Amino acid sequence: MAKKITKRDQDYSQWYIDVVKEAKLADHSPVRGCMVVRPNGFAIWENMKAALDKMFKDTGHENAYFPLFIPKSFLSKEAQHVEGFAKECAVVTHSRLKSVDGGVEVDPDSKLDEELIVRPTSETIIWDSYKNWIQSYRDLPIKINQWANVVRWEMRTRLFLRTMEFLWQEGHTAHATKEEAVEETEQMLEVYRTFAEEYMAMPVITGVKTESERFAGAVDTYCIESLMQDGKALQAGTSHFLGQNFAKAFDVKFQDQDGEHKHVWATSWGVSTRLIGGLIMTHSDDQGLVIPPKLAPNQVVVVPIYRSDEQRAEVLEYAEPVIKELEAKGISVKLDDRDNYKPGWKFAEHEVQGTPIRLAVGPRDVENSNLELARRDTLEKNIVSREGIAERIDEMLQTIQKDLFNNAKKRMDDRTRSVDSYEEFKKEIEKGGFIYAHWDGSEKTEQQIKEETKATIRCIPLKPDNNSGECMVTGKPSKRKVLFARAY
RNA sequence: CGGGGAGUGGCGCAGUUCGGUAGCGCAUUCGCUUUGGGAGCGAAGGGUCGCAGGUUCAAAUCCUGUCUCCCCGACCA
Repeated sequence: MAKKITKRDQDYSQWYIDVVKEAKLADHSPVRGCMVVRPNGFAIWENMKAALDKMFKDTGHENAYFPLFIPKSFLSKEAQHVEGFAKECAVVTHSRLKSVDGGVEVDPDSKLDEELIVRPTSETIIWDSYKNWIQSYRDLPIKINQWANVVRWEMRTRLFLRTMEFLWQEGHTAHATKEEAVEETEQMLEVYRTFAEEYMAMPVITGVKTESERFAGAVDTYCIESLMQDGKALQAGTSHFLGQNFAKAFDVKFQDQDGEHKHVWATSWGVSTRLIGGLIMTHSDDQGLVIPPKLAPNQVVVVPIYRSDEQRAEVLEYAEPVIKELEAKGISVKLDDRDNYKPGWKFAEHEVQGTPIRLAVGPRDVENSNLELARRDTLEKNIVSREGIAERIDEMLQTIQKDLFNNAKKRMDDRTRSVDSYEEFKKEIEKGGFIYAHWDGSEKTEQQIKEETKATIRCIPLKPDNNSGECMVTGKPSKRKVLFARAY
């Protein structure tokens, strides 16, 4: 059973790679730092997309699409923004190849007048359009989202968690007032929190980033932070209040009701295929992938068991109305009637791929009006009655979804502590998990803590857990405790 | 980008020390028997050994360069 997967307590990194490989989520590509997302992985992404897209539409957003290439000059318009991304941009310099004895090489005559940057994010190209779309307060707000790929030239990559090219969505909004933009930023953070908790069954802490962790060009970066099984934190989504930085850089003004010309207020927010990495590291076990029912490509798999052709026909005939009943309840079911694999082999495969529920149907079940029902998350297996099977499974899917969240929540809570001294902090951070501690608010102290303990401030929580005190390092006054962890 | 490890049929590996013309397991194809936790037997197909140079009568093996992947570090979603 799942013998190819490294145990988590042996080597967590290797376990993660093994799960991605064995569950057929993604492959390494021949291109450094890039991945091939396989159908099993992409199906999860499609389910994530569908749920998020609906939440975006329900909050008044529209989808659009902007170019992959950004003129180099655009990127230099917002100083902080450039600085943040300059070191990780792919640059297109030429427009064609020419054949050279059997191979090809870059045609030096095709050098571009202005180089193009492969988007690391789209603020600049989008704001260039917004400039043309906005004249009056009546044109606001603009609330657009795009589903796209972006490229960031990373030194070190890991499947899903950090790849050079990744898929994401990026929302970009423009507003007449600061209040409205802040409200939008907070609303989208709340959308992300809801999605993480209700669909991914992944509990998160919401908060605001410190200056050093903030998005380049933002006034405030809000985030959702989650805790993986190995005690490391993962930033799972960000929502930025951009103030008037981009409006000023691109000179985007509108005439307000009072006749005045004013710069517009902006937000941007995004989540990426990194969420799949978070999903894996939140729920999966030594047997392989565990997927919460709401995101599972197939919620139920039906494995028929038989010896002869007659038995096969009999078993499939018995299974068919069961599948119909499940589908009628909106449950996604896959019938695994492949004849070239034995049931045991199929059990193992669906287990490693994380299908939430397995139904096995054999001659004994047909005879007794039963089914064998197995839960992926707990690995429990029971013989249950054919009667009321759809209701039972519907309930079980909801139970699994809830249990996965509760277990993850309990794990996070158990590994979240609060400390008062730096000595205690240094000791506790070694054990992993989230740690609340007082911090004086200075970048210097933050940097010192990072150098000495490898821990970073994940966020200043929106819900502080206690009152003012003294910075654990400098003893200077601190208004509230902030959240530390070692992070991915 | 620094340190360590690895690239050999689709996958996992042996062979490299000491050069001699490539092998094992799984998978695949065909046949028969099987099917309630990764089936058995028999037969068959499949590799210019990451890539490019070099040394040699002869290179998976030695030398040089280069690309990619994994782990650890610095940087980042």
